[in-house]
Amino acid sequence: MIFTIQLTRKQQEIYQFLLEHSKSNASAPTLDELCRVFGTKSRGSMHKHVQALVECGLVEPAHRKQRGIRLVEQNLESENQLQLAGYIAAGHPIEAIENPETITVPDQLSGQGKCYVLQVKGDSMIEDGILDGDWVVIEQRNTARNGEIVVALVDGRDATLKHIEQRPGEVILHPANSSME
Amino acid sequence: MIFTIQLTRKQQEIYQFLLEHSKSNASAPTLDELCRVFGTKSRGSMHKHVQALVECGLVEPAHRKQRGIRLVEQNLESENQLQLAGYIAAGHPIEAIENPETITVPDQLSGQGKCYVLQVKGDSMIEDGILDGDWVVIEQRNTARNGEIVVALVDGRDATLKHIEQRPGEVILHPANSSME
DNA sequence: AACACTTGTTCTCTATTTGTTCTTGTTATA
DNA sequence: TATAACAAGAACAAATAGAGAACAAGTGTT
Repeated sequence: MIFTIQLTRKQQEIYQFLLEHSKSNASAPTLDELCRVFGTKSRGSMHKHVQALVECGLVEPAHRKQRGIRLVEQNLESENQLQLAGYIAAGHPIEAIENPETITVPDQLSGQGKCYVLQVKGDSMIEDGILDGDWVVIEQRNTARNGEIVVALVDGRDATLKHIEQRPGEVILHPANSSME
Repeated sequence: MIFTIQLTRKQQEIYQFLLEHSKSNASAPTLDELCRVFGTKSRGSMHKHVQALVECGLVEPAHRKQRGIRLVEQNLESENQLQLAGYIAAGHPIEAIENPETITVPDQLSGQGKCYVLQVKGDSMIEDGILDGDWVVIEQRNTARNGEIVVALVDGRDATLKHIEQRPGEVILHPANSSME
């Protein structure tokens, strides 16, 4: 875990506990419950620690609301951690992964827009150096230049990596045998 | 690791420990904890050692902050920030780069030992999906299994990526025309 | 609505831990 | 002998943690 702002040891412990707690429990713990867990007798002291987490942006401020200790949604993807979104194979729809892992990719590979990672199944792009099992970084864009490799969705279902060739009025995908708009 | 400033033995030991510690622990150790680890009884003595590391730029100065022994950025690179060490092309020596950049690679790609990154020039390995301009992650090892791709140094100078085939008494590199011990 | 109860908030006061700066002494080495 | 590395410990300052009181706001019960 990477803390941009430095937490004290106690604050880290509490934050860790909150992370674990949120997985198994629906509602957040009260300050008294936190005190019981950590063996502290003073509610005020515990409040000060939680408040520090709020100021670090790790916990949402819960004004007066009871059981209001809510964790902030972390998007670690912001740097260059990309989601391994699924598998792509020639002629098959993109197969999404139930529990997306994240993969750290070189800075040089993350493009301007939103990126995600697909794992290639099959050897349909072997002549371009894309082998079975390779990870491909996909950048979400609305336009493509001729010769670029794009994720081609045929009938919105079947997906492959194709070279794109745009001519006036039509789009040709190589080495595929179909066209799309 | 290259120390521009000479560290004493004790300082190196402490630095090594800090490196290991940072991998497994979220927060830095206190001076007292360091004392316990190294069997020292005086906090002041330990402080002087850590201070020496700060002056070498290996540890960030942590003014008064408790648990403030934070390693300097370069240590984070040891995880999966690899050095882009140079270029490799069939039949040419490895071309080292004057100012090595670092590249963040997926965790899955960093092996056990020391790894570094070379950029491929030429198409000599195109049949294995390694194209011109590709980055290859090299793991430094003493042994290789048959079929693995290794960096082959011929006469200690020319370097290429080859498949290795080990037979009793000799080593055959494909698709090269040379052998090495 | 009235009430008791829980929970979050704010405050002051105190204790403990930790980093820092000293001085002093010991040991090894050139 | 002179120097450097290292250790020990005292003394201090700041950071951190805890206790407890008092209050305010929510929650539930009757």
